[in-house]
Amino acid sequence: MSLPSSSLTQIIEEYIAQLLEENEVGEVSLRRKDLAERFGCVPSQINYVLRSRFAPENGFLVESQRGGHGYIKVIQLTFNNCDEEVVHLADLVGNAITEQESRKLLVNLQNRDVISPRERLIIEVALRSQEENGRSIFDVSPYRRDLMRAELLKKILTSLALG
Amino acid sequence: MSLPSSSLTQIIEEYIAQLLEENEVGEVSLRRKDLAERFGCVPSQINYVLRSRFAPENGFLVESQRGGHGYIKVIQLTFNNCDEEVVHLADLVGNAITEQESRKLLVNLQNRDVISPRERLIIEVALRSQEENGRSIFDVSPYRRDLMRAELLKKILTSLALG
DNA sequence: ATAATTTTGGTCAGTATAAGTCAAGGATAT
DNA sequence: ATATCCTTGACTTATACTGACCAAAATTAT
Repeated sequence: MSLPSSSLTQIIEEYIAQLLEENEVGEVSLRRKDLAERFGCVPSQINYVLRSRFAPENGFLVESQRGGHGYIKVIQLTFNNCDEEVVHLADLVGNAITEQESRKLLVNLQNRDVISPRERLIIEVALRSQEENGRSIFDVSPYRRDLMRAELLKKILTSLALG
Repeated sequence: MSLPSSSLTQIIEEYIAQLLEENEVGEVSLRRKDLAERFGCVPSQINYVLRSRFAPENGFLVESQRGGHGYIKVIQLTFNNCDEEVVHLADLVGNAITEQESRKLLVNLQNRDVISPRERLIIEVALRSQEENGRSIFDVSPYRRDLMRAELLKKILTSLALG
């Protein structure tokens, strides 16, 4: 209902997004200090924008270097074989998913060449690591572990879907 | 707004990299003084480039000799077994690793085609997810988060090596 | 032969620059 | 009201580059 609120963060986000569009390559290099000056804010505001808007979960990679000739590079990954199918699958994951179900899902995705064997391996290791930590270090209940597994899986799948 | 200018270091790096490409052997001999003259800098700048860009963790070896007819030889390591290298890199991760360090490592691995952009993205999502959970749900101390990050990263890299 | 000299490269500490982190407080939405 | 999102600034860390001084290998002089 409310009119589009334009926070600084949003404005900077749109600016960077536009730069990305203009650059054919899908990546753009920035100077944190210059950006901050342009938008009249402290430099760390830029970090906030990057962390909250150009996160890997959203299909972006950020590289940077400090010191002399420092820079921040924002890369938008685009995958040609990315389908809305993947988004659908993220829906399939739902709120909670068991280890068994997730494994079945990943096998399925690999069989349909949506993800590569290596990618599946990485995902399984990540899920399993979270499961182990939740179980033996943080004493998370089984159901809550299913919730967390769903969260992580969705993050990964949507990151691959965006582009 | 000025775009990041490329540093002297980067220019010299590219020059050496090109020499390496031209030489089929994967190695090239240089004169420190000549290089410094060519790029209008002090000789020790060359050492800086070698240390920061052609280090062993980047897959290079550097040999040199002082005195008359002295030289600097840059050798590009070629792993006949790419997996072997990934194991080596798991060692590089060490016991603890910061978010910054891990990102740098992943950029490096991708640049060297050890992992693909998609694989890097998945790994970053997984690391970030663990970080977030550790910080805001389980109240894990910063150092312990560095330990956990190293654990997860090593698990993933070694799984890729053994896969 | 040996010592002096010359020709290379190495190291380190200092300076300047630029990005990252964190926590506290303010603004906004629910 | 409260939870989430946004914004700020003090403090920390990383990188680039220079110059003064050090070390080693070859050449030349004695």
